[in-house]
Amino acid sequence: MNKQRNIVIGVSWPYANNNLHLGYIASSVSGDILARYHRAVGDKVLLVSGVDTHGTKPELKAKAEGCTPKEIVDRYAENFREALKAFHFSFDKFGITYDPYHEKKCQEMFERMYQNGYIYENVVKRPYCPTCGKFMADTELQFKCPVCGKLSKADNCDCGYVPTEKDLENATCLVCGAKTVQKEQRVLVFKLTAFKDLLEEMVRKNENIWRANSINETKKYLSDLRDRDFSRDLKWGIPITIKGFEDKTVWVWWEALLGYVTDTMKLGEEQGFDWRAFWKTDVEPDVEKKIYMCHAKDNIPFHSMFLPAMLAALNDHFITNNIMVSAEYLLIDGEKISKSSNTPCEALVYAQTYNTDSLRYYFAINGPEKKDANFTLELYKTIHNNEVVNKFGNLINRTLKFKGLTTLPKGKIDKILQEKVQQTYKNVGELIEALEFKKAALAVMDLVAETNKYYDEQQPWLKAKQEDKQPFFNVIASCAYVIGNLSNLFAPFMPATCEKLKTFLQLPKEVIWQEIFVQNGIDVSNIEPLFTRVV
RNA sequence: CGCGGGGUAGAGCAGUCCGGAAGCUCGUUGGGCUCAUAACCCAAAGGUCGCGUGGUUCAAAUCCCGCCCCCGCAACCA
Repeated sequence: MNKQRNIVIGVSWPYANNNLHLGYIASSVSGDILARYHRAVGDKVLLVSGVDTHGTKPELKAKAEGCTPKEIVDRYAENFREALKAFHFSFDKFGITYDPYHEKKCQEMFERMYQNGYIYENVVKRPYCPTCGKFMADTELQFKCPVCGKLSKADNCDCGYVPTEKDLENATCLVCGAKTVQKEQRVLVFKLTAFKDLLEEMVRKNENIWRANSINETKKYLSDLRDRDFSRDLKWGIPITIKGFEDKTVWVWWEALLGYVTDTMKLGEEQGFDWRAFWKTDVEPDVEKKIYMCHAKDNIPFHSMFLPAMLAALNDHFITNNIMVSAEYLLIDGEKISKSSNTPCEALVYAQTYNTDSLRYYFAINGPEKKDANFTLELYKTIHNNEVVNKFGNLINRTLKFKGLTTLPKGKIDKILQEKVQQTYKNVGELIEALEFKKAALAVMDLVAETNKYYDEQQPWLKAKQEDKQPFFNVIASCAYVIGNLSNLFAPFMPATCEKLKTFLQLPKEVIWQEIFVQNGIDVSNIEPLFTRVV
């Protein structure tokens, strides 16, 4: 048995700008799989995330709807919580970045980074709107694209061109329509370049652990590393407490990423443990620690560079080695998920219509693990009906609801099946730790297939008619034994189903990552199908 | 000429690092079985591995070169 490890699993914080979409579930379910697995092997696990609330978008939306940014984000936060609950995410903490606790802890950390010399002052030229009386964000500006000639938003032209500082000289303010002027702006900058060596070392160490996208994307940034702005001239954000910059707020990325840490701090206070044992090398130094970061590909540089650099900038024994679990994108019906399109992609809507456990299984075996993955309702239905219901569900029914069977008989467990079960725990555990969730889920389903095959070969329906019932009992007991173990092995992927299964088999609720046995004599007359077919 | 990920049977994907008889699941077709939600088991058919009919090699899905397409990034969207 392994020694107990301290594990932090950070799932990227969804931005409170829209309802949660299915793509978030697809790229985040890996975090919940990791959490449930690590808890099962006996590690101390903190699965943390929360609502990212600050920044330009909620502020603009609030202005458009005539309400406060907080009202906007609260609406979406509610949607997030509901959807994540429906998909059975087992968060230990799901925070929110406007929480005064998060704000205060972030400010303390930023002051320390400033004192350590990693946040410095700079002067840049930015578009300023004389009418609005403030510096405008790119998304609030319109410019004439020199490539396609169209007027477009400064943060993304349809033709793909990225405007330079020069292109924005004659930008128009989208809020009031006035021409902006270039004006010098005092900003705070985070000295990312100070951590080039540290970050390069981290990438080198993880060459065989991270996926290709995070390795190469990070290398790209490191080859031309630049310091990044720290301050923003926005109201809706965490106020900067550094002297001379009190009128500015922190660019959301810097504070949202620290949410993983502030979640842990708060949880430690609530539950009475030392949060530092999860994030720092000098507390519980002999305990093995892992920090997983689960997110989609657009989040890579922030998790692979910003967060470790900030922690290093605190100069306080922080672990600066994230295990990056970077997913690609989920496409729906071959198209990218777009807020404006008609493609229905809201997570909560799917959760209310379909089985969230089989959706999780779908994402595990067919999700955007190493490349963009396509989601179609037809494919989901096929996987639900033909793999989850027919193979897994049917194995349970044909065993436990065998004609005339009312209690689970005592029988000898088949040696080959038992070895297969033991082997599956080992394989699947290794695959999950290697971040190969697709192979892990398939390996469990393979055990199901193996057991269905065993069942067919044994022909228990013939054995049941013999005078000596023992051979029949042996088959049923062997299959029931596998099913009991499937309630552990499938638990990271289909937690609610496995919980129900444990209830049927009168097993302890706790999922453990080792072979278990089902008590003979238990009543099986009331067992119901775990799944219903989807039409 | 920007950078990264990807393009493999009808569908969804492994395999590519480290070259050595094209694999998996579903679907389709045929057979077996009757315990089970018409579920389960066995077998078969189906692919010139995006393109160049490019280069290297005894041998290329895999290495090299060029091109096309999809997704992401491109530093004030997050």
